[in-house]
Amino acid sequence: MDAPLRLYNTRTRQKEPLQTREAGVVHLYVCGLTPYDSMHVGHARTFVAFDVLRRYLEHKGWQVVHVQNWTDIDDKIIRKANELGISAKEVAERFIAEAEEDCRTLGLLRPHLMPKVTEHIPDIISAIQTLLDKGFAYARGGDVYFDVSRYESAFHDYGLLSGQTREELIAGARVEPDEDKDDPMDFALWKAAKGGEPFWESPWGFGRPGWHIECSVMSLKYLGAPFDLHGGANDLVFPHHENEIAQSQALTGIKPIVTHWMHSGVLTVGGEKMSKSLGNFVTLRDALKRHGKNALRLLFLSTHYRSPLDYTEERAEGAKASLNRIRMALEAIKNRLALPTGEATDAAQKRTEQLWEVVREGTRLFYAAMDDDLNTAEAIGYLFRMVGAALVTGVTAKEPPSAAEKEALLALRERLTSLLNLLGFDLAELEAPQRLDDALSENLLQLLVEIRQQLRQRKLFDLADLIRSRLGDFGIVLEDTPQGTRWRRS
RNA sequence: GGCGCCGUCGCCGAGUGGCUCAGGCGCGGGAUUGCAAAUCCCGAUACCCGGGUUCAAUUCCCGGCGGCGCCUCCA
Repeated sequence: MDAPLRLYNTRTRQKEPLQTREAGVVHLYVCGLTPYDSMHVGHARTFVAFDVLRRYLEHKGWQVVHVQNWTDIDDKIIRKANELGISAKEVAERFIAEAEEDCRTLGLLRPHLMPKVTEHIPDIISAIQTLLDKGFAYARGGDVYFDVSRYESAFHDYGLLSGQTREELIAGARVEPDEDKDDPMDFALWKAAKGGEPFWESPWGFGRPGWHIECSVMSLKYLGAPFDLHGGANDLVFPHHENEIAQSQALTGIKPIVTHWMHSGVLTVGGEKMSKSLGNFVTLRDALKRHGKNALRLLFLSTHYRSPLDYTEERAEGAKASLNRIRMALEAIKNRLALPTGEATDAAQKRTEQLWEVVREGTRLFYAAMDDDLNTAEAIGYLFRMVGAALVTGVTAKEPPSAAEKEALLALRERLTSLLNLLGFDLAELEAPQRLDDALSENLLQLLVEIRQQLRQRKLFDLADLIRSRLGDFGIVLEDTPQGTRWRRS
């Protein structure tokens, strides 16, 4: 469909059109979570980026095969299990269930496949065996390590993704004592079980997989080789993705194993990366509760996906206010369409032309921005031009809309909603009438509004204002409009 | 120390070799309102510093300074 999407490729360090193995099909692998704690806003940012990627690809007519793994066995899970006094499996299951729910609430499209490490142990063991057989790995005690220097002499590309040579990486690496590795760059494919850890049987004894091998095994298993697009946040570039490339290429002999690498920028708080270890995280759950899925999405998409994004409550509130503007625009269109059809005056003619112009140009520019490395921030700018146009006509036009203007308004609304939908916004929620928690509350609020209306008619404004101000304390905003009083949550 | 990214209005954030450079939030003035809110109109304020290339640089190049990410588990 029309212009190709150009995406920045970490591997080549430039924007490139997507090249796929199979015409019309994108094989996409995104690194998923290690379920040892609640999802935080930083995770959400990354997954929203890939969610929009997928939506946009599908919109452009691609079929996307989207695989995202669960790293459901890992040091941190084991530590958590010991803390809570339950099994590692229970920890993983608990946080997977929680994350699945959070992702649903956020409005993320579910990946087609979400494979788990613990369900692929035999595949992993056989891959490690292949690496051993090919001489790219060595066993040491009950551990198995990947031999990076051996790999490097065969493939000459270790460090390509992170832009560093093997030597440079070693120079910056911290020394890890008491490890039996031949070389500081080597990494574990299989870890011998220590006391109290979950384990699986293998040719090297009881143990469990290292971190990187799972992604090689599961991506190759479900997507084939080479595959088109691999994503993750950019803090995974080294060592995770670098090692994954080495493993997968050593396994298959295919290079490059992944055509296109896409990395999202990390989320920061007060300029520092949001992470569990720094303790500066906000759980997705809390953020969703406070700001809602649409505001969070708008916040994320207002910054290019590769840039770092600093998360503050103020910005989240700002996003909420912006969202309200969109809501008002849709309402303004609705109200104007509800008016009786007027005559096609010169003014109406002019307004109609302007509306069409905004629809045409806005759409064109929107897609151009999206095609240029998913520039959602710019695209949203054009969206707001349409929003502005809707709000202006809703107010400045003194006369009812002509038939032609109504047609233009319908087109504007259609365009606005379809583009919002394309970016993954939940229009139903955006347009839904606001509700309180229960029917009684709604009835009581309605009663207060009616009483206040009476008070206003009798010019007892101090009492009317008291009601408004007290409701404000509860987070209810009253707005008196020519069509009557309406309320919304603050 | 190495690699990479970045430094644009009060805040956030697109973007461009020359038309004073989107958009959002916030702020000031006005319209509207019983007063507000919402909306509309008007407005102000920016391209880190120093060189260079160029007729012209915020945009390209070099050098500073500052920030962030990665080099260790991390989305």
